[in-house]
Amino acid sequence: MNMSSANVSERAQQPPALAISTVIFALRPDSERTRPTLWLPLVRRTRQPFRDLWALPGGPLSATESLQDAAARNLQETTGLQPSYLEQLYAFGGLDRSPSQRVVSIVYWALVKPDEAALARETENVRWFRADRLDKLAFDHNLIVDYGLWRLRNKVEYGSIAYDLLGDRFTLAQVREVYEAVLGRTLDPANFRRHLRATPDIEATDEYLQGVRHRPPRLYRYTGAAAQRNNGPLSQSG
Amino acid sequence: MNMSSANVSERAQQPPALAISTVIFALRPDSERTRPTLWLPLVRRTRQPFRDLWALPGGPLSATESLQDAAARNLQETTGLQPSYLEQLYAFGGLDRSPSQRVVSIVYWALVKPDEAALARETENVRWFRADRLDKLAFDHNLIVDYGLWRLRNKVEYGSIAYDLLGDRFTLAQVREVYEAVLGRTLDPANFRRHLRATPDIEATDEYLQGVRHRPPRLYRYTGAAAQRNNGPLSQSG
DNA sequence: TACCTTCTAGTCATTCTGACTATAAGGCGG
DNA sequence: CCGCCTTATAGTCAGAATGACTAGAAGGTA
Repeated sequence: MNMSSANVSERAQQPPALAISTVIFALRPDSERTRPTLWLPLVRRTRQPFRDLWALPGGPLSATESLQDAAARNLQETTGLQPSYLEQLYAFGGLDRSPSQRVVSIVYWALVKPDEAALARETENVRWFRADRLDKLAFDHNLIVDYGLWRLRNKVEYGSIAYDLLGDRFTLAQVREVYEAVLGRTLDPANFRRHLRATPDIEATDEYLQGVRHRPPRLYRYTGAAAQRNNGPLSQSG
Repeated sequence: MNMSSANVSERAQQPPALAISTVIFALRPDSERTRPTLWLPLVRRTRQPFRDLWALPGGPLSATESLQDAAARNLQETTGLQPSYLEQLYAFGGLDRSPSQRVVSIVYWALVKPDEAALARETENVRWFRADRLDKLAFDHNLIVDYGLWRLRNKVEYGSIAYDLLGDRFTLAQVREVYEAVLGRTLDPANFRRHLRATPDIEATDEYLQGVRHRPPRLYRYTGAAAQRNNGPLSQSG
């Protein structure tokens, strides 16, 4: 159904369309920098409006899926990713988000671990971008990504969300790199270590990371229950 | 359009309906207690489903309003209230929220000051209830209110939101009562006072509250810019 | 072997926090 | 008017948390 020729009065008659989109963050090595940085996958639009601009993965809400299921499926179909964290971000419903029909987008945000992110398929129309260096995206998607970054920063300061961006064994310096990439500033290694050692759910293993050109760091494991984290009002009605 | 007789297969054909609801919190004196407690207005359903049960104020999304405008208008129409704080809470879109048609509700939450709350019209079908003592509500509205309370607790611990539940002059003890009502526990008066005195944007006036049966407390004023608070991704697309 | 890196433990001063004591300043009952 | 009640308000003190910093450990590399 092509609505792109609807004029203003027709538009006021139509009910708003419902769509689901996702902002997907992953930590990736950056060729320009020695530290990993935050990246997200975008899809190139092949139709008007905003043809050839990059946009968040998304699609319509199918009638038989919950909002979260729709987000997970859509994300899987377009990028092949299975996130370790998925939570509702915000519902965007401004009048002029789309030039043709009015669209209300319920946006989710996801975190994927490095091994998953490495497997993600990249095609002509799906590509990864650095989250802090985006050009003009389709619709209001720049605003949405910025809000996702803000939420990520807020959540990382609190809780255990950093471990959804890491593999199952990691050094304390890698955790610090997650914080530094997300918060955009450096942290004192000694103080950060003291802080992590004081928190529960981070267990030292007896393994060490090999192949580094300095003293090998100990590997740790996150033992907190991922299911117990707050994902909004649970799955009952989300 | 009456969809209540739609069967399962018909239902899968229809696009989900979009609705806007609001959870409205205000501080009210409680006849059973010496301290004020949190209340919210509910409306009685006059139609199926859930006829005669109480529900959050809400309605369909009109085609020419932003989500936030729709929430504000709806809230004004049903309760007569003009909130000092209004923010998106969550989008609820589970499959079985409504027994007839599938409904996706974008829910806002609001805070109103005591003088506003006192003016609110109460009718046969609009009544205030204590937020922590609700019976079974229509749809999944108990879940929504609980999530609203959770968000309120989180926000009050941080920021300046408590002053949206107070008048423009207040004693430090009144601020403490807001925190105690929201958090559900008592706080040490002296320590709480020290904390407030250390925060900016709370200015002592040279007035004192009269007519109390003990030493008259000094009145304070909140000088923080309400507009600068975080209300989600601003008004551009919300 | 000398030197580089990062890892890791620890010190020290400052700030923050919770529990607590004490005085101030009103109203109220006698 | 006086003693007693309540809450307001200031201050103390010990322990926890935080930020800046020092120093040795343990690998690789020239």
